Amino acid sequence: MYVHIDYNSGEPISRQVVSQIKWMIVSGVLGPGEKLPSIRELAKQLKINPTTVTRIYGELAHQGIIALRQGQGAFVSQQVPTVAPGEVRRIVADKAREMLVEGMRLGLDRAAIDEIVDDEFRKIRTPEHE
Amino acid sequence: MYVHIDYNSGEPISRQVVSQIKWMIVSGVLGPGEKLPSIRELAKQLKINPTTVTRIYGELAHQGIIALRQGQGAFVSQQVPTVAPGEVRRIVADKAREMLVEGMRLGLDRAAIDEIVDDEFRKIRTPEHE
DNA sequence: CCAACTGTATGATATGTTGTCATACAGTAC
DNA sequence: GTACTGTATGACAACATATCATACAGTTGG
Repeated sequence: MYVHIDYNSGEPISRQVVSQIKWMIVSGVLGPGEKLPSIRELAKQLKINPTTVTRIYGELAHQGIIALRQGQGAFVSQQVPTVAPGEVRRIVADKAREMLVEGMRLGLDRAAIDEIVDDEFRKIRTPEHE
Repeated sequence: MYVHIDYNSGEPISRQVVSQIKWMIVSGVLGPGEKLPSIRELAKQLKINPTTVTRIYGELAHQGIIALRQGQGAFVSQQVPTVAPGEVRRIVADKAREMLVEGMRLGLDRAAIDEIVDDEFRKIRTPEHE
């Protein structure tokens, strides 16, 4: 499992790692039930503190994305976390609005934005992973 | 100009207000050259501190979205801020990826996500504003 | 001119997030 | 039982967020 940290982006390390692990799961790089690196191992690999990885895994577990088993490790969850449909819509709509507003204020039209969305979708769904 | 603050969302006040003002400009609720409430006035209206509004307006001005004129007030910029095309794409792609990953991990398929994007786009482009 | 509005600047304070560091406890597997 | 797992705690530093008070400086209209 390869995670890249950009120390110049201003985005907190923990958020970057959470995002990338989510991406890897959605895109199939990490399959259901698959074992993640242990907290100490990932910490060593990324050269960050184990406490930080603990918070990262805790956040992912809290969202039902991974399961933590003491003595065994961290594993990708088998099922899609159950969230109320209205809640799902609200969450995604918020992110869609953010994207649209930002794109439009920077001069893009709907077609240009759609094209970017398409590109990103293709990156998720293209199994050039592994 | 109506701005709503949700104190329970966990999102910082300043970010909420920045987002909403950007939305209003993109959707045409606020037109180019239009005057925004003064710092003190908006602070009183939202019941937040003038220093916070100063930071909000400063951020919007920094992004070229509004112009601040001492003694006169804050005004919506006339032109689209100039940002390198590659930069624009990167910014929007990041937000698109965030949205797609979040939607897919919550069980939505591409069509369902597209529909939500469509909805949000319609809300921006429907002039039921004012 | 001057009063009343505008944005600008500074310093103090409080709270929460982010990340590090060290240490200890507890469950699992070979 | 040893070596791996996750869990828990407390201390610490740095930064972001938001408030509060005060003062300075430019613009406008009577």
